[in-house]
Amino acid sequence: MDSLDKKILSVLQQDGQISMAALSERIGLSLSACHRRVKLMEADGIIRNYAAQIDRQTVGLEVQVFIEVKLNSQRREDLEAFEKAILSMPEILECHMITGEFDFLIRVCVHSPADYEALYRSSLSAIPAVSQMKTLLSLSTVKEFRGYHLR
Amino acid sequence: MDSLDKKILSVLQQDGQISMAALSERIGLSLSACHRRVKLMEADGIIRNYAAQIDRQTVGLEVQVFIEVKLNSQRREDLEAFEKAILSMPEILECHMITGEFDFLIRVCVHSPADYEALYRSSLSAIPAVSQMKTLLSLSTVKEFRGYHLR
DNA sequence: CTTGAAACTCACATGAC
DNA sequence: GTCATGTGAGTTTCAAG
Repeated sequence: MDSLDKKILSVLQQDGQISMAALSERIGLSLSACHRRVKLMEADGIIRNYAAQIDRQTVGLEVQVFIEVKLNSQRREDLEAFEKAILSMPEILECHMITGEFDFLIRVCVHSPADYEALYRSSLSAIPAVSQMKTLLSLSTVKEFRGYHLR
Repeated sequence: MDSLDKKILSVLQQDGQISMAALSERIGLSLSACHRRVKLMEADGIIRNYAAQIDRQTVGLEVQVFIEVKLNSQRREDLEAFEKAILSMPEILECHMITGEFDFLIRVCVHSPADYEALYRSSLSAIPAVSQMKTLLSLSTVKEFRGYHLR
């Protein structure tokens, strides 16, 4: 992982469909050297995959919510039951175990407030391991994720 | 946006480099029809862009933190000063305005705890508009974002 | 690291149904 | 919406410097 690799990753995070020829030119490397580096980073798992990024609003996912969750206990069975439930809910886009007052932070996208209520009441609150939740409704996005900053 | 478009988007969110031929086969559509739909969704901004997704840990970004931020006021100059500062910090990957006790939720990735302390003390605390912050250190990721669920 | 070449696949545009 | 087709472009690998 030298500075050329980081340059490559920066470009690929912005444009995952750039041709090798164009990429090598932007990096200032020959086509074959550039190709070798990209394939190596793919094989090493540095580049996980390539993905289309879609516009949340245009597909109707108007409501984005962050939820802080506290469990009844840190006992293994509560943790496992919670994580299993989380993994089974497709509206839950991500979930992190965190320090602080709450145990988990999750991100959710749904079509409408009614959908959120349904998820909150029927799915999340129904998990026995959950003792408390706090809803942080996203009002607007100041900064969107556009790839990691590599220095 | 019919169910075929959603199928296409689901596949492209998983594999942004799949060939049109392979995509059309997975969707059950002819190559030209599939190609037409993809190009249309790109033009319409439904597909924003394509991006390589890189592994945070392997590039050394070991520390991921969520930060809740409260401002001194909701006055326009405080909001604008804060948002401008946020946009100028590359370690801040995303920032959402939220409801609740705090005003913003931001996500940060850095190499080390020391880097986080520097960001927290020298950059974030230095924004005059900020009155209070709460750090939620991510201990582990239960579920990673792998694209939106389209139904 | 470089250049150059060969073999192959895919994109893309087209015309026809 | 489907199928067929041809050309140009991009990928991938290899050899040699």
